[in-house]
Amino acid sequence: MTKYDTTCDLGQCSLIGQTCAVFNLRKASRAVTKLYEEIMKPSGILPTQFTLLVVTRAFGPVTISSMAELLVMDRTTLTRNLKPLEREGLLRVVAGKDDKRSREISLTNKGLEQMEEALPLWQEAQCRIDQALGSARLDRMLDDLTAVVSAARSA
Amino acid sequence: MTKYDTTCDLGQCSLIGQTCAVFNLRKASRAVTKLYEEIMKPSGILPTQFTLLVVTRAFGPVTISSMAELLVMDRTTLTRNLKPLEREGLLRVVAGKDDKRSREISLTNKGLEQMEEALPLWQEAQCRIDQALGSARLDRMLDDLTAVVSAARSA
DNA sequence: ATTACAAAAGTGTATATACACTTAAAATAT
DNA sequence: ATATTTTAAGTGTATATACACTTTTGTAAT
Repeated sequence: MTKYDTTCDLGQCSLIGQTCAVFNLRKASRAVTKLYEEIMKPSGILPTQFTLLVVTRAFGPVTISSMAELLVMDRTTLTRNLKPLEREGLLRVVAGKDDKRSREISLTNKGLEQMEEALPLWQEAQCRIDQALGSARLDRMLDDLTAVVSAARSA
Repeated sequence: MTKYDTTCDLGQCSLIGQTCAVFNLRKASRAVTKLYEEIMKPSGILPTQFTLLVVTRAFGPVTISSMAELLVMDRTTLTRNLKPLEREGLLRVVAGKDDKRSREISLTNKGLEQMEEALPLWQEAQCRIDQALGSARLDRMLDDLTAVVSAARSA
């Protein structure tokens, strides 16, 4: 019997919950996203949006395509995810100077303030996971997550 | 300086990409989901949908709420995710006998066939990740993912 | 028995995600 | 210089996700 046997008995089926990489990654994403959303709720932005502000702060001004690559995210997904932040005036997206096809994302003052307001709550969420999981295990998991991204992209 | 310092300088911002649990989990989910979707595409179902078939096979007939709990998923999310599978006739959702409020999910013959068709492709995806990441590291990551779910729910 | 409460599920709305397709602009080939 | 190709981005559509709110039905209190 191979490692992931195609035999379809009940035992095999219930085993998938323990062995399936995509299921377990998505499940963990749901659980952890929920925690971060709860903790960061008072800040008025979602963790996913917070990420976009932080990345823009760190790497901006940056084009949509290059930021999408940075985030390992489909470009069209990023385009859509930018919308609420543009609407709220936290990010600015303007046509590139050199290349008129491209559009450059940059942080507004309001966006910076919003980010600074959310930062301590993000930190609180980080600390809670750190304490509940243990620093060593969290670091190890983050390491493995980075590795699995590379693995999935090269496989 | 505390572990996740609230100081908002550039270094701190770019560090978030390496330390943020929710960002890295979501990023890995995107990358691994993409791989599984590519490999499983010939089967005609998505990995998320495959999961629902497998869980129904293993635990069904089961109510919506209890399956949602099993999957660490919001009940209303599951309700919505069942729709395409019901529409395609892969799952059946009928009112419970005892409790008329509840609705029970069960696999149809077509659903079982669909699952059996997708199973070898799921296996192929598992093997690819297994090989690219290494068995030991994959097992460790799955272990840590289970732990982080508990951590997030108890934190 | 009636009232009050609790539990199961559905709906409205919003964000997150990505593929297929299209449009516009830059780069290259001839 | 024009034609071809490549590249950056947007749109249509579909699934995934979850909160707030509502409806229906079962249970408990009186």
